[in-house]
Amino acid sequence: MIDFYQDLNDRQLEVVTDVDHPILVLAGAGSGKTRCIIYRAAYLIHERNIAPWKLLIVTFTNKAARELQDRLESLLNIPMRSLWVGTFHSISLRILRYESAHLPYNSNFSIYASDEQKSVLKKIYKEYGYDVQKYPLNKVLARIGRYKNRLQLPEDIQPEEAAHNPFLKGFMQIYQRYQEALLMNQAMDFDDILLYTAHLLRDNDAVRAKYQDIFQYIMIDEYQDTNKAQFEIIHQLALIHQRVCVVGDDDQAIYSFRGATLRNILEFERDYEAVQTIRLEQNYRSTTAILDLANRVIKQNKQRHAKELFSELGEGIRPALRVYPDANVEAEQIALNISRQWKLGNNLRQIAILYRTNAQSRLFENALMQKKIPYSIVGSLNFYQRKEIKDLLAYLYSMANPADNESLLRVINEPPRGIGQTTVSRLLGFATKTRISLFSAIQNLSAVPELNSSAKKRVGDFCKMMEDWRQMSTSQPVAALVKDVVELLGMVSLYRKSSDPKDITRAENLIEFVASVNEFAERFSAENDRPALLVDFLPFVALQTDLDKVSEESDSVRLMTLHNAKGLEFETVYIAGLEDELLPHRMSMDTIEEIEEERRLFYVGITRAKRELLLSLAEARRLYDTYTFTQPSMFLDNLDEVLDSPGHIAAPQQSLYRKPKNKIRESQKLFKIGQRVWHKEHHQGIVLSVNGMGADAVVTVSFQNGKLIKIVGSFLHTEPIG
DNA sequence: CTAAATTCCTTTTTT
DNA sequence: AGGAATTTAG
Repeated sequence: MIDFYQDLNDRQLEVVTDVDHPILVLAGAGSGKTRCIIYRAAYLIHERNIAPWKLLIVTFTNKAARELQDRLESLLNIPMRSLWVGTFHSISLRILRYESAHLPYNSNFSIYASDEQKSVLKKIYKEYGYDVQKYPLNKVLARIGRYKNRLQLPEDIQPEEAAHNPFLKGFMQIYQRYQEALLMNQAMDFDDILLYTAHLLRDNDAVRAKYQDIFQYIMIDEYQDTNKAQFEIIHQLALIHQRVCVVGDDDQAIYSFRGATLRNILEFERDYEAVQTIRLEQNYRSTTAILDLANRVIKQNKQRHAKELFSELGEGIRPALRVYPDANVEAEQIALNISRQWKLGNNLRQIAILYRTNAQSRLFENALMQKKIPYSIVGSLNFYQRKEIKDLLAYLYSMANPADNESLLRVINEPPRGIGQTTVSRLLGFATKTRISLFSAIQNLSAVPELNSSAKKRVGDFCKMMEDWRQMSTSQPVAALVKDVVELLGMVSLYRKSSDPKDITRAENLIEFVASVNEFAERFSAENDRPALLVDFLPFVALQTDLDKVSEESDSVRLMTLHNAKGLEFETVYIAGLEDELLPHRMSMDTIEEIEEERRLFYVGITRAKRELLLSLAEARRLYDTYTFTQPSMFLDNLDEVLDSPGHIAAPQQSLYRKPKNKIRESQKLFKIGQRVWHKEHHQGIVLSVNGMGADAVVTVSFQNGKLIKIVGSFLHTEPIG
């Protein structure tokens, strides 16, 4: 059986056995926090006779959840299907589907990811005439996300806030309309899942009591990366019994862009009563040489609790820094290095290449491919975001949720079936006017005027097809349904016929998707003793990410962003692109907070390595269409003592290349070339050139009265005067 | 209505 | 540069 004393150190043992109080575990990288969570669960079930379904364990990814469940199963040697393990999103979604009666949603609502969010916004802009320039989609969505992560719906925001801020006023309107549109579509975005769950638990006494009773023991991993909505969910659940154990490391907080706030970990002792705080500082993963570097790096951060990791695994190999003339060379050399390791018999699965941005993966893919080294990309452009997969999913969503216009619009003419723009906009116009869903509109074609008979015929055929499938989806297993859809639409064969290699990949992706549906269906029916229907499958698939997909077994080099590396470990780790403006990223260099978060990202990367760590940078790198010369990352300063071959670092700084001037991007400029502007005296004019980014920019304007004037931007107006 | 042509638009990180 | 979105031609 399990030997808790044998397998755990004293501190860990305390985490595992002190189950009746709120516990805060400050666990450094590699200190065995996952082990603590697993053993704590095992302890509760095995030693305290707590039923598995009374436990709630929140992990950061679905993959981590599955692994945790597997490890627990093999540890206790009993099936753990009734255990609530999952991400905040998956657990919340489960609750929301179940409690939909208390929401303005029905249980088969759709989930909209960023593409659909944008599409919804665009329709709103069009209908109400908002200017995309003034309200850039990404900005607006990011802002909406921020509000939601703070649990603020449009109605929760005080009108005074927006009173003197026209932008905010417009934004609030858009936000409101966006929420209305989502509701019309019976769709939630990712942030809604958390927000509605938090609201439900906070405001509905019966629901709260019910889940408080279910979740007697709560554990949360990666607590440093939780946001306010997530905090509230847990806080409501743990309010009475306070048996909550959170595990985190403030040095590894890397998700503030998602609304995560360190407040949760810093204030935990105030949020709960008689909190026991336990620190885990012994690292069981890395050699001392690697930890020296890690400690040295993170020490530069001002906003942190001082702590120092130590290890008993011996000194080990010093991390090295390599400087390459160019990003291609960097990739080639790393590939070459890996191929040597491979020939020596090293396991590729234990080698990872980490980078800041997804775009960097391409270089490594090419280099590895050339050397015939197997690799897998973890995360990256999501499998589930590919066009062919989204199309298929849109069919499925559309069947399950007739209110979901976005999904229906996506598939109504995909593959092309003669239902073009005109027809669609007429149908949509009718639906909007009569306030029914698009699907209802195509079901009542006779009521739609101005559609010619051939269009009606085509739409009618499509409608019939969808209705048949909807029928089928309620009775037939999802595996059979998906197979039928793919076959009837001829999706695979269509792509296969194409000569474009991309289409061939698409065909393969579809086949892979069908296989994954089968896999899901098998597992589901084994666990639930009935076949999986569409409604069982959709919530599952909505939250799947590529991250959850890479098979453990395949012997391949792992490529991933630093964000995706969280929680993982490898014998050998390469961290590439250690350049200013890449790490730290140019978009996150404005404030100390941002820089420190970027540094934590570097720290997370470093601490993934067990034995060997290879840092590298390129002196030049192609960015989109231009070649730029780089500077070594500021994070490399003062690391000479702990790095191998420190002398190299000076070279690029003195090389003949000067750091290029910070190029101002068009989007940051208030004035753009070709833009119409107005001036008190000279009236209307056109911008010919701009120097600078704000209202202080020096702008050359050709005025209608024939004058060509260089002028400071603050004298110009962007809209007609008077 | 479809397909080609052109513009445009992105360029951080993700559940 | 590359792909998506939109416009234009057939």
